[in-house]
Amino acid sequence: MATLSDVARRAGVSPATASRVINGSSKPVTDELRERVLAAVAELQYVPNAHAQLLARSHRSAVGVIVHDVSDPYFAEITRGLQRVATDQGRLLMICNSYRDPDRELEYVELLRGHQVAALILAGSGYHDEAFTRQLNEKLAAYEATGGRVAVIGRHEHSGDAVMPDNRTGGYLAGRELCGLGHRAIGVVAGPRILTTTTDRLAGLRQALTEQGRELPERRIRYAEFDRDGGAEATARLLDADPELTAIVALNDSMAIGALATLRARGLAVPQQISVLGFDDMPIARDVTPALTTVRLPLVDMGVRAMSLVLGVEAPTPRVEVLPAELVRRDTAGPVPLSTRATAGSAPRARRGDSTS
Amino acid sequence: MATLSDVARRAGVSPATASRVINGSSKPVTDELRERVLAAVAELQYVPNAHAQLLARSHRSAVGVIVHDVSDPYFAEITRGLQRVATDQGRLLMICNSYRDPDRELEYVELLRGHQVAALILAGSGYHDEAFTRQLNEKLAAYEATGGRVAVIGRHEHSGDAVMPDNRTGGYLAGRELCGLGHRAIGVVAGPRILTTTTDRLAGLRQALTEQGRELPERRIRYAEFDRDGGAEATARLLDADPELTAIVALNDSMAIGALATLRARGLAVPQQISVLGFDDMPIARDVTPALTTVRLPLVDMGVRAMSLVLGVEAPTPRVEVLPAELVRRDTAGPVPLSTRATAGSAPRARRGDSTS
DNA sequence: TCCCTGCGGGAAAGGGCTTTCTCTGCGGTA
DNA sequence: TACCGCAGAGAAAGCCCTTTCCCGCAGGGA
Repeated sequence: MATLSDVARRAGVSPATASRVINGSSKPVTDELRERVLAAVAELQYVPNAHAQLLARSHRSAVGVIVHDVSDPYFAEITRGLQRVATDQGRLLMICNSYRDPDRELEYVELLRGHQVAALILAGSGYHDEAFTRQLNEKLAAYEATGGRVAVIGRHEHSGDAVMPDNRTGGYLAGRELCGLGHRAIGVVAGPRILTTTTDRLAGLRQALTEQGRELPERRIRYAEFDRDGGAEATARLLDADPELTAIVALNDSMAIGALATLRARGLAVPQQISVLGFDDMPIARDVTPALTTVRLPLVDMGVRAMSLVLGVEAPTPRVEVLPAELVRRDTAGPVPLSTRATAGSAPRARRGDSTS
Repeated sequence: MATLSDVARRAGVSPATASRVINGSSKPVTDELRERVLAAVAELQYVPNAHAQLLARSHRSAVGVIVHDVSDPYFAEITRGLQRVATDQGRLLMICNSYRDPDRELEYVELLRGHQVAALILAGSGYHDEAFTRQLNEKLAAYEATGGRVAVIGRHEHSGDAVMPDNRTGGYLAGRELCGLGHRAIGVVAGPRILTTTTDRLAGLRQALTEQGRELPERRIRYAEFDRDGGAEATARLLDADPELTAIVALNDSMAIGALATLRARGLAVPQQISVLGFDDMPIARDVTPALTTVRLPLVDMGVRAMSLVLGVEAPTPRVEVLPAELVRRDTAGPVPLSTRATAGSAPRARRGDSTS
């Protein structure tokens, strides 16, 4: 690879001058020398060594991002938001997939720190795991101590800047909707129980049911991977254990799609025989048939805000932005089937007021 | 940020020794010194500066990847394959999204070269744009001249190693299937015409129709963005111009999903009134309703092979691996409707032999 | 006893770039 | 004419590591 001194030699100037021309430094350089340098660059196909540059320059410009999996639409949307702001400010993003492995998350924090990123964004649910949380916070604190900026998306544990989707209210909205439609036998297809996102959404859901004098026993919850296959499998287990279910809440849309697949395979009509609710409102939700009723989270906006937080001025106290969840009614949730109502021995409640927001 | 000399000073050793301990060098170091260094590392929360390391070390280990968009399932799958091999070999991947912007692709080649990647993989359709192709090849040649390895996925233009999905045969299979089902009025929802993927798939499709004595006039093709909304919109235009269509071939699955949305909105039953064929077989294809009949491409395998090519031994002559397309019959393609057959005034042909492969 | 060998450790030379500092030569002022 | 100031270029000092080279020392063989 050609180096800067190759260019300088070829142009008959010093490396200092060559550098100034190439970087458009503020120091003036004669047009003639400038021409010569530019010509040499072109001839040698010179590209500056980014590592040498980063080493020599003082200021750090890239931003590190740790997500569970960019190809998961949930994170793809968040990342879109992150990118938008980063690109506007001419920042490069380094994105790492942890695949929900806490150890890998820890490693990536180190890795990104080693790469001298100016800021770090952790997106995706935290874990109910004290040892891990402590370790992570130590690492983040060490990073912040050296001037690094940190923001998290959807994690309670970190004490600094955060963007929080209102998962609990989202769960609540889902529960209220289903109650309003008269459902009593509600099953839940949940993500891994170690994730705070799972427990938050579950808590909101449970609260809504409790308020309506219903309950959510553990036997009506199945935990599985937060993806399509996890949803399909959990739904199957749920149905096997409790064929009387009239509604299923999936704790994210991928799982909901898996749930729909299982229901279709078993010949259960949605929403006539059984209702399904998703969570997140990822783009595909409107394109499945029937279109998915779900709880929308402003995913892109979450990314935008987190990046703005981290690239903006530092605040004296941590800022926490809570973004609202919103119920999106489509076609997978309907009133509880008549036959079941009879069986259940109670009339369905009247539909409660609009639960949008 | 703590540096290696900070660690060395604290441990009372030379930077050389500290480096050896930290990197597990082959040179032996007394246990006592090792302990001291490790302790200092922990106390200072030391993380080596990756840029300094890359500068000091000679060998390059990261691999650069340029795709259109990782969050597009097509590329997500390919990337999964790339990652699998890279991770096995302890390589880091730098993934860049060009969003189908040729200039951005050119920039990213420079960027990745500047980051000293050991190899470069370009995935995604090439462009019918000679000026761009020449520029790109020049840049790649310059990179290869300095020892960089290059492989492309799905691009004809590059003269080196390549993994090529058999788009043309895929198009052919789609056409043959539809002919076999008796369709004559076939519309095409195509991606941007500047993409070679579009024209390749179209060419195969056209060949199949021609062989069956049918044709594919330009008026039955609509070009749009290669995504869901593009597919929805192109389908609408197609239907407006030609309401007699009995089948639609979408040139990728995202577009097919958009097509299904438009058809649903217009109350056209799939496949009873109109058939739909997709392309790629991305994971969601089996989860839409009706499940999408499509042409499968071995996406993950494409990634695996490209990465293997680029990390394996250099071949004296360019290697081109062509990966077969395969028809996957699901529920969106059916026989041409009876009423239309009558209108068309000709009996449907007998279904031709199995076209799988 | 002397020399050679080998081991553990440090000094120092890069690696490619940026940037400060220094130097030269010119135009302008007193 | 002498001096000052400044523009434009180069020299050189880092930035933070890795790794080669070298040195001192202890142990073993002759």
